[in-house]
Amino acid sequence: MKLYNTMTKKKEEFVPLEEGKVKMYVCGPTVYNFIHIGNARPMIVFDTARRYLEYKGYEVNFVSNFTDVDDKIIKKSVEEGVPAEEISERYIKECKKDMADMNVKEATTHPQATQEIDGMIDMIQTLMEKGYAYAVDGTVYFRTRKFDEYGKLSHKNLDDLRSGNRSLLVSGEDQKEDPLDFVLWKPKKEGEPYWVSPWGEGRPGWHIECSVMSKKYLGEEIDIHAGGEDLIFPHHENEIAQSECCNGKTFARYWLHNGFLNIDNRKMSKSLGNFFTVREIGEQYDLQVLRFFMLSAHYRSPINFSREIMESSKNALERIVTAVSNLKHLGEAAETMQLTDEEKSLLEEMRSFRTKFEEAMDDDLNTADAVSAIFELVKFANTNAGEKSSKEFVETVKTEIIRLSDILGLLVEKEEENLDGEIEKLIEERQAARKARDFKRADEIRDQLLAQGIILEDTREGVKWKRA
RNA sequence: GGCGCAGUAGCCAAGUGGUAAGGCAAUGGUCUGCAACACCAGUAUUCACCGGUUCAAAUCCGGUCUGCGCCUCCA
Repeated sequence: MKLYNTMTKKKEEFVPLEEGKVKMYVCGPTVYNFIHIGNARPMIVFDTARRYLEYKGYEVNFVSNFTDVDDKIIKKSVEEGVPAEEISERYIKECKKDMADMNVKEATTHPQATQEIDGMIDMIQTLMEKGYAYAVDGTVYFRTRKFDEYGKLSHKNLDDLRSGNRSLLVSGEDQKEDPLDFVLWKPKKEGEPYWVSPWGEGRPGWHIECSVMSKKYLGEEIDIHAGGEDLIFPHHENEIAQSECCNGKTFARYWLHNGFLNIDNRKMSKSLGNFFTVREIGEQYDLQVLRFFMLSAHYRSPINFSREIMESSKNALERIVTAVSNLKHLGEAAETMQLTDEEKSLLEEMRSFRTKFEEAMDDDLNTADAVSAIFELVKFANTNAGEKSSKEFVETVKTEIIRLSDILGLLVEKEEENLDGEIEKLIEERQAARKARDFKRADEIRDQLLAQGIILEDTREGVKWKRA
């Protein structure tokens, strides 16, 4: 399969370091609040990448961190008058709930920055010893210009950065040797969480966390490092500098970055007041709809979020769910078991959808095309499966739809749910009324149930219901 | 100022040289007591605009316009 590598700006054939295994690191959220739908994009996109790699037979060691020491967390803890730890623990829990609701698999390891401070101190010390870092008054800086390859990921050159951005030169910290140097360790301020280090009490800079956690759980050289496109510079650039200077090895071989999620064609941000949390969206929609929406475009393109598109996504996903549900009923009602010759050849034909699906995913995770393959399969199912179909045929087609959807993390099989007796009774009464051609009463009952959020559909296999 | 991305039907969106996938919405038809589901049909002679290369371009090259992002915490 091919993946677009930000480092080379090309789609490259993916070849893991170790055959059959993938070491993958995805930068996770800073846990100072509920995650927003922008945070959800890399989670969903790279979870899908992982699922597909697993489908291809790779054993994926998937690491995604929680940044639990940060200015924003400290700010929130001051506001609420509780320890920073309480804030981060709370939102890690909430984040995990949201991830589960979006059907994002748990990482192999979810490290937390505060649990890895020793490793950070070690790495900083090594960088000091090698001359890549220096300390001034309790702050440790990375000596950016000493790393020749700095800028190779974001394709920037240091002189452009200097001349292009005057504020960088002017801004504050004149104790730095060079304006481009960035912080590895910062001294504590009164009331802030801190750890003891050779440079005094303080806490790590943001970038060092990921370098250390990636190294500890995946090794010095990994296959895939991923995150939002805004992390390319400076975060990932700095990680590369730290890790490669410390370890003397290539840090990551493939750099994957997702595009942004916009609201009304503008970047979602607090200052614009245009952001939604995953939790809020979850109150209005099944989060499967959010997942479907995110997968309906290519992961590197920006996507625009709106209510209209959520409605459209909801209806589209419903089409797949309905098809699976119809196949299920057909399977239960099927009169014959064995495949007919005609069905055998139809199943041969059906393979083409999986082929299309795989070709799409092999081409830099083209989920939009993969989804369209599922829709073509749905159409195939709706057209070819009927009352006369054998049980085996119907089951095979159903399983195929579920299987392909599952690779994308989309759950399309509705869980069995029992209605309460009251409602069952009403449905039976309505059936009796219909039989007696008392359609007025029948419609009355249908409207009554609709008011309770239950939609009835009269199909050849009997009455079906679903939640509105 | 530097770097980069995008502009495909009402909406979303795939498609990087060979004659426009898929979905939503809307329309007509079949099915249905009605509705829903489903199916069928038609729906972009055309891919922001201008010019060029080519037998052939939405796809390549040059230019123009428009929108957006990064360069500072950010998914």
